[in-house]
Amino acid sequence: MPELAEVDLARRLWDAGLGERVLEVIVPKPGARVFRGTDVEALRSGLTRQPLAESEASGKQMVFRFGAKRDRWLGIHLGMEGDLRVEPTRFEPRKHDYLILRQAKRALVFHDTRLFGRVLYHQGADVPEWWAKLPPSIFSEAFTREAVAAFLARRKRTALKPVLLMQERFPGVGNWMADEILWRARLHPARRAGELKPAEVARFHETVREVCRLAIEEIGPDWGYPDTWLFGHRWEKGGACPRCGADLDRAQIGGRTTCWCPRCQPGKLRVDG
DNA sequence: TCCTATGTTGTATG
DNA sequence: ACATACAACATAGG
Repeated sequence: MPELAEVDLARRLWDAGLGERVLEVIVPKPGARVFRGTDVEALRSGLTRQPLAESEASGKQMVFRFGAKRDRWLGIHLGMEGDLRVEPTRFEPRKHDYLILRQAKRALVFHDTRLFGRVLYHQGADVPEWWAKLPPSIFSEAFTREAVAAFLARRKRTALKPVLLMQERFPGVGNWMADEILWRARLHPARRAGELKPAEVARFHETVREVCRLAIEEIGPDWGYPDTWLFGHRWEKGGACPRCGADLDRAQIGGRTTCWCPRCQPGKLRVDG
């Protein structure tokens, strides 16, 4: 379920364990899909008795560094329905709990029903490749209007919606944030990336940044947002645009359910699905 | 039973 | 090599 803001919220939840040593690493199912490509035995022995030193999130990817030398890197991607939570140090694991870091005062838990998430591990002073080669953040100086314009030009025949889901340029943006961005920028999700006028490109670029910033600022502990956002109306049966009151439209665009306001976001044939 | 779900990746085709 | 489209992954809930 998680996108940029939910990922960072999950990371900060685990920060409750900063400075505390891991007494025990519990992996109920070492062969689970979330560990694909990962040496679970190295993870288990590498984190045991080591303190959690720091954490960081980048887009939808998180890293937790352990040890006095911070040389043990635990990478977590929450996939579609992954979640982090904190439990008492002794607790009964739930069905889809795949990684439990037991500390003296609490347990840090990674849970994932659909197994689309991922757990990575690296030991060494060098930055692991999966963390080093992440794309530049939407908040970084590299995220310029020119860079976005060039990206749109290269993907000129692709609809705006799937373009926004491309993590190499919009890391952290997912299905609901993409819809929120296009709704606020008043751009129809099925429009081709290459057909935007310069003013629209500028608006698109600014809105990506704005929605990412607001998402982090305004997210509640329950992953909720104000009713003035499109967010909560995407999943309603009918649903009305919180800005103009028109009935919202929905269709599969780029293989994902997309929601938009036909009055606020005109300019394209009415797609119906 | 069938459809849906806040994601990524591998594969096929142009 | 690059751009584009889509099935596949796994599970639960309506």
